[in-house]
Amino acid sequence: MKILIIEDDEKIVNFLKKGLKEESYTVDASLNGEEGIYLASVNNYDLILLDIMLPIIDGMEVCKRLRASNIQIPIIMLTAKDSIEDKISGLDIGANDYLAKPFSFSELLARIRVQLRSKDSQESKIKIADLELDLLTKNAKRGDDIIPLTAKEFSILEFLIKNKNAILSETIISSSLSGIDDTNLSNTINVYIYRLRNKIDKPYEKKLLKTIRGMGFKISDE
Amino acid sequence: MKILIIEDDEKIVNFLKKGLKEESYTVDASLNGEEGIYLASVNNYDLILLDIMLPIIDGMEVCKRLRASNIQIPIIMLTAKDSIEDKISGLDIGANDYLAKPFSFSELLARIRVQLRSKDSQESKIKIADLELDLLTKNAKRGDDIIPLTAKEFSILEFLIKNKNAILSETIISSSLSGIDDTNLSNTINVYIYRLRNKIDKPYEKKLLKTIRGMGFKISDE
DNA sequence: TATTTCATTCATGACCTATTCATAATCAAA
DNA sequence: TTTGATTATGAATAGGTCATGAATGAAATA
Repeated sequence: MKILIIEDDEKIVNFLKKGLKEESYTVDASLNGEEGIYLASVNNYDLILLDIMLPIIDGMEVCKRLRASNIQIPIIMLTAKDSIEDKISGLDIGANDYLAKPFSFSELLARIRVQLRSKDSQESKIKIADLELDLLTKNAKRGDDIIPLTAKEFSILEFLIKNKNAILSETIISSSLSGIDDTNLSNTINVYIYRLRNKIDKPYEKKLLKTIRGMGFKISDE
Repeated sequence: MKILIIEDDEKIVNFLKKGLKEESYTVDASLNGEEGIYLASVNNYDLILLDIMLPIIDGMEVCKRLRASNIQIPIIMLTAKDSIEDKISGLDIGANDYLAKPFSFSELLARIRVQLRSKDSQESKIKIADLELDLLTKNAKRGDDIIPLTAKEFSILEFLIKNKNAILSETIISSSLSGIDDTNLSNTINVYIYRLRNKIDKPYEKKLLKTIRGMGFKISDE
């Protein structure tokens, strides 16, 4: 789960970063609204923590602009003032929740979980055709057969299915796993595709995992 | 879309080349600033990825000189340091965006797309008559028939359709796909036109791909 | 008809992906 | 901590598809 913090007070940013990382969230932070909007549109965050008092573009405006550009990520507003008006106008323009400073970290966590819950539970199982992954138990099934996968095999298959029908290059796949640019020039992904095929496609009539020469791989039902 | 990488770390260059090619960008690379400036002024790139830390002439200087010689291609700076000063001075001298290493490949892709948005016909599907290309899934369809195309066939057809009704010479077509202008003396484009015709025109009543003798080819609905 | 330009065919080699394997890293159990 | 088993990784090689350019045939133009 990736969280974006938009907040100009570096102390608070560091505090939040540390705490959230300990809860194993991935955290990015931006010190101003403009960059925040940019990051939010360029990356796929699961939640935004947004301070209302920001220099240049304030939090309300950031929120408005994000919603205007059709970014529907949950937003939790943070503010020094605990005024009803602020709260209402914040929620009016599309924020999902509101938290007045000073707040306890555990309260923030609780609210974050509320916002992420729908997302989490929604996606506990993903499938393509008769191939199903249970993200909680880490089980893979095709039809009635349980298919044992290693952790990495599972991750790659999860990524493929979450992006079904899209062509995913080796580079994209490998950087989706390790995040940061490990300059992967080996054929690791190739090997995994091969192994996955042996497990999820080879014993079955319908092949799901396709190669698109020169571009990458995709999983699809057609 | 043609991208120039100016970066002295060969590992990163190779990583970027591979990843960007998979996304069907055309990629040239230069290991030093001087050559980079030369390539940028001699070829028509759509975007430059520019490392700040370069031997002899550093990235800032490269950027300055390019802007000074009135080259207005979008430039994305890459740097090891994530310092605000670098960022500001980079943007000051005319860079369009800034990315600190290590970065995730998909973030780089997203930023490239932002810079190319105006140029790139944003649309994910392009069409002429009943022939349609889906630029995301890389599928080609005429009417209800799915037409399998190789990567290069697809690129050429994409170029033709994006410039429909325009007469495109072999040289124009071939330099739209290949990087450093290799003066194409062979009849490669001819061969591709022939193959494309077999796939997209031959089985159908209405012919879309026309030859204009002495000038080139065009795709049109008339 | 001669000449130029384009269409078509084809062989070759380059490039990309699949597959196998050996080794390294990681993990679990003793 | 050691041992053994499992998994991850990268190199090597095999196999196949595609890109390329040459050669030839057909059509248009002068």
